Amino acid sequence: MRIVFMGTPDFAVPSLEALVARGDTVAGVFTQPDKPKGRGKKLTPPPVKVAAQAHGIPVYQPRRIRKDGVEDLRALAPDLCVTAAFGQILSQEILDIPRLGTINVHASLLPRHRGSAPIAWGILQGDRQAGITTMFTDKGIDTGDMLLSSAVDILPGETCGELTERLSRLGAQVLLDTLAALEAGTLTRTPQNEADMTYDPMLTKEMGVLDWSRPARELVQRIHGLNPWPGAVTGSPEGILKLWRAQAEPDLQGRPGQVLTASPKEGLVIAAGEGAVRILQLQAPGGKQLAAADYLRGHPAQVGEIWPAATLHHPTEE
RNA sequence: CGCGGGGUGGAGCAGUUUGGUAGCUCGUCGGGCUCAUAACCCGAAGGUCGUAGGUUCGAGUCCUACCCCCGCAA
Repeated sequence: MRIVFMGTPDFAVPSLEALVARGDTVAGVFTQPDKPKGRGKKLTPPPVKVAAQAHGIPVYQPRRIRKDGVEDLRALAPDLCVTAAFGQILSQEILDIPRLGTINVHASLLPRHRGSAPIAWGILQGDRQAGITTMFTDKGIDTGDMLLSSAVDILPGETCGELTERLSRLGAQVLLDTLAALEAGTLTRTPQNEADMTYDPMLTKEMGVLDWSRPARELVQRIHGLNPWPGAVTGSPEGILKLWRAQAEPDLQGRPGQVLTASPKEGLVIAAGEGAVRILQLQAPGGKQLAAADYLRGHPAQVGEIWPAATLHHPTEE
């Protein structure tokens, strides 16, 4: 088939690679424009662009595909469009171009977790399972008819980054199955049950500010769900700490935010509203991620002190 | 040239402002105590202080260039 692929982050790369490996003609790849990233504001290409170029596939990076990508897409004359975490909304005009339609690889078990951060939200809400659903894209956001899906258990302590990596590979597999079924004529469309749908907003840094009066379980979900971005933070005598991994201690109790233990041997445990949170991995300002025991060797914390909520800086709006 | 923090024995840090023989909490090794221990006591090993150059009688500390790591920003 003659396919145009649209995707942006690492999650989308295995799906693109799968198309190439399958032998389809990937006529072109649409991805987000290079953006200034990292220190020094270096212009950085999105992962999908790097992968596409490695295969010699023409890359298109319109700021708004709906406005200035239509002609390019039409000229590519695709039989099918495949999208995976593209990051732009497709207009009906765009959707009408490919003869067979547009198939999206979405990282949730639809109709739950529509939106741009389905994996993080699954962890944030304590879901037992995550998964991949392929669907025909329609004009709404993740509202199209479902095709195939595959579920996996969310592992204890698994971070959003780790789960994303697993699901990106699963996504490629489900995509392959979907295309095979499409070609065999055995693909069936299942409308989403609107009563069961959830739409989740984008992640924000504010979501990372831990409120120690919340239950420990919820705080741990937040720490893992927001890892690696935007990260969960707390105040401390040493400044704002990013918490990367933690574990709930249901049997410990104290005043919310209170340091219950703080030694390399006993670990670092902070009391929550319900239970307590054992911090396993964290990051001090300017430092790298450390195991809690390593952190405590150089940054002694006082048992009994109360850690406040972090206060985020608000630099500039754009 | 977007802003800022940092590179010190195996780990995490202090010391840099006011240059003058390298320190803390752990870990490791040896010994001791103990029914026993990740506990406690005694002792020891281990560092070209990111790299190169400069200033100085003397540089972890001052100057210059470079490398690497991290946060903000997305």
